[in-house]
Amino acid sequence: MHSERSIRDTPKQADIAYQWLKDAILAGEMPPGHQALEPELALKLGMSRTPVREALVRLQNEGFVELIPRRGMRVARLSVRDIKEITELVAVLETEAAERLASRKPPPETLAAFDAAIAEMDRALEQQDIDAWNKSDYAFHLLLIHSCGNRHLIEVAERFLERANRYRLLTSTRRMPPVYSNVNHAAVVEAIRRGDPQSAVEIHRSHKRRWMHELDGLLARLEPGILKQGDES
Amino acid sequence: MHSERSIRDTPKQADIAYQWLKDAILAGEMPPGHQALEPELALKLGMSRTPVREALVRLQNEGFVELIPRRGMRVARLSVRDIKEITELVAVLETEAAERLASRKPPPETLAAFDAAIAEMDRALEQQDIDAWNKSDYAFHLLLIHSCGNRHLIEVAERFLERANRYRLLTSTRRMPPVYSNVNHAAVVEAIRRGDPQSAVEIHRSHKRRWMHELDGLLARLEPGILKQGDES
DNA sequence: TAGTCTATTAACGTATGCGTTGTTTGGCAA
DNA sequence: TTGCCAAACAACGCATACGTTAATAGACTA
Repeated sequence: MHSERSIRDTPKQADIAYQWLKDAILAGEMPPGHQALEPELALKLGMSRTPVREALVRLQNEGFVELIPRRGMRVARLSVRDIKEITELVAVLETEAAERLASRKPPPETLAAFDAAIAEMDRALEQQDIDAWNKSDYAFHLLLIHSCGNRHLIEVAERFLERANRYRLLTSTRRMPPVYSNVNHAAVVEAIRRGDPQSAVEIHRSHKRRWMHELDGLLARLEPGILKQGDES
Repeated sequence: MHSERSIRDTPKQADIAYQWLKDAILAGEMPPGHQALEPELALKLGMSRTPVREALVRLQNEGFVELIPRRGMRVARLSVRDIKEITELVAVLETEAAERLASRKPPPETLAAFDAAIAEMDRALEQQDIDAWNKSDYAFHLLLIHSCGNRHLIEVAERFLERANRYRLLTSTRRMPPVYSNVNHAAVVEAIRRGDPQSAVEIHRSHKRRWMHELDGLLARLEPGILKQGDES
C-alpha cells in the first residue's frame, strides 16, 4: 500500500510564491492594477521563473491576477459590475450557509465564535475603529461561510469574498461603520441560535438588499485607477 | 495607446493541452481515477512537458485532476459527499439564476431556447433515449445558468455542473429517465415566462429536494472504483 | 518640432537539462 | 514460494537555454 498522497516535508517553491503573491494582493501591498514582471518576481523571491509562473497561472485561474504577454502580471482590477456581481454571488452563498446552519443547530462553540465576532464588531463601532470593524466583519463572513458544512461552497465563497474584500479596504477609510450591519449580523446569529432558517434567510436577504444599495455610494468614492472601465453591462 | 490585451493569432500550446485534457475528462474518455504521466501526455500531444504541466495545474485548480508527485495526474474522483455537496451548490446557484430570470423577464429568444431544450427532453423521454435526455437536460441547466446575467455566478456554476455531470453519465445507462424532471423544468420556465420569481424558486427548490433524495439511489449504483472513499463527513 | 521607421532590447512561451527522490524490479534469505 | 533489501530507473520540480515577438528608443525625414 502506498501513501496515496505524498506529503512533502518542505513546501514547493511554487507554493511559496503562490502564498507570497496572494498575501501581498490580499493585504493591498499590490493594489488592483499593480504590475510586475516574471523575472522581477523571480529575483525578489530568490527562485527561477518556473515556479513563479506556476503560481501566477494559479492566481490567474482564481481571478486575482491577469497575465498579459509582455507586461507581466497585473493585479486584477474589478469593474463596478464585477464588484456587484461578486457581492451578489457571495450573498447567495452566505444565505444558503445561514439557512443550513439554522436548520441543523450548530454546536455551542460555533455560536460562541459568532458572538465573539459580533462583540468585536460592536466594540470597533463604538470606538469608531474602522480597521478593526472591517477585520471583524470579514471574520464574521468567513465564519458564516466556513461553518456551513459544504466544502465546495466554502471554497468558492471564500475565494470570492477575498476577491471583493480587497476593494472594500480601499473605500472604507472614509466610510462611517454602518450601524445596521452589526444589528443584522446579530439578528442572523439569533435566528441561527433558535433554529429558525426562515428568519435567517429573510434577515440575510434584506441585509443584502440594503448593502447592495449602499454599494453604489461606496463605489463612487473609489479612485478610478483601480476600477476596470468599460464594462457597464 | 496599446492594445490592452494582445490577442494571439494562434492559441498557446498550454491552452491546447488544457482543452484537450478537459474535453477528454468531460467526455468520459478519461474516467475518474484514470492516471497518466506528464511525459506520456507531452508525447501524445506533441509538445514538451512545460505546457502540459501548466494545463494540469489549471485543471487541478479547477478540481478536475489531482497531481500526485510520482504518479502523474489522476482524474479527480468524487466522494458521495462531494457529489451531494456539488449538487447542492449548483442547485443554489440555479435557484438564484431562475429567480433573477423571472424578475427581469428575459427576451423571447431565451425563452424559445428553453422551450427547445424541454421539447428535446420530452422527445427523448418518449423514445426512452437516455443519452439524448441527458444531453438536453444538461443543455437546459447550462442555459439556465448562462442566462442569469451574473458572469461570476455563471463561471462557478458551469464549472461545478461539469464536474458533477461526469458522474451522472456513469450511472444513467441503467436509469429510467425521470418523468418529473421534465415537468419541473417546464414549470420553472413557465414561472419565468410569466415573471413569477416566487414560484420559480419554489419549484426549483422542491425539484432539488426530490432530486437530492433520488441521488442516494443513483449513487448506490456507481461502480465503487470511480468513487473516492472514506469521506462520509 | 513632430511623426515615422528601424534597430535594439527583453519578456514570454516553450524546450531541455539536471538533481532529488519515490517507485520498481531483481536477487537473496527464510 | 514468500518476504525483504538494494540497485536501477524514471518522474517530478526547478533551473536554464533559446527563439519569437512586442515594446521601446533612437535616428531620420518632413
